[in-house]
Amino acid sequence: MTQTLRIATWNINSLRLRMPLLSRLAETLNPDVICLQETKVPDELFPADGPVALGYQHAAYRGMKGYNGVAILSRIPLARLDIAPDWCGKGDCRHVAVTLDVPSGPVEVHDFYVPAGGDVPDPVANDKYAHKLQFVAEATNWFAARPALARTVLVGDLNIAPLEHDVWSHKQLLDVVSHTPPETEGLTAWQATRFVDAMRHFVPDDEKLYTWWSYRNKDWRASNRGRRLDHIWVSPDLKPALRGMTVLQDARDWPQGSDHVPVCVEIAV
DNA sequence: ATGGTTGAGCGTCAA
Repeated sequence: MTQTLRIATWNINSLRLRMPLLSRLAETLNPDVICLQETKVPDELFPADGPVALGYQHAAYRGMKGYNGVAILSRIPLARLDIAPDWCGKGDCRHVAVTLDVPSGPVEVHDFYVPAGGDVPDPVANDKYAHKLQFVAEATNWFAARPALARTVLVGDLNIAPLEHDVWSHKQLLDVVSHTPPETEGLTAWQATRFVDAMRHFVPDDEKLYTWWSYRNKDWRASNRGRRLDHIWVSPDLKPALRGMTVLQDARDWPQGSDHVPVCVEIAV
């Protein structure tokens, strides 16, 4: 009695502005669960009707005014899982977790929005970079301290491109926030606590793979200066259950699109 | 070294 569970993740860069694009994502990939980042909407203004009209009757979200914000929209009943700390003590709405009520048994889902980290890759000169490194370190320690995970999926905009071919030029980006050694080593250590990289399960490490292209490129497709900032990780028991993965690159050309594109994984659970 | 674009919301700040 297994089913194919489709879980998508997308930094939507304002949920209220891009509700029509959420509908397009639902039509195109037909995900059972959609994890969003940068919803930029306080909880009391969360536009719940939109997702419900698209068939996502269950939701868990944590938002604030102007910045950040995460949401998990689901066709499958869920229960909110409030076991994580307030990362870095900032109360800034960067993580929400749920347990999905899948018929074969519960599936745990974590949706993260890791701090972008500003421009200067120096934790002394740049508080945002220091916050980013601290956030990753806290998350690493927290997952490492948990018992071994089962049927768990971690997704989100982690704002770090860990591998050489997760960026358009490894050499040119070594000093650019998102690909500096302290970040890539930190993210690798976090992943190694409990997870398998589900995107790289399908695409070899030596092939370019991106999920984000800057708004500042005139022709993103021609220059193709992308980075893989968005990720899907699964607990090792789900690795044999991975059935497919899609990076919806075409979404970068959707009218008034986000600078990130959706990523979706299919898991037989 | 700089600039390039976008969103929130009305100042600029964050990305």
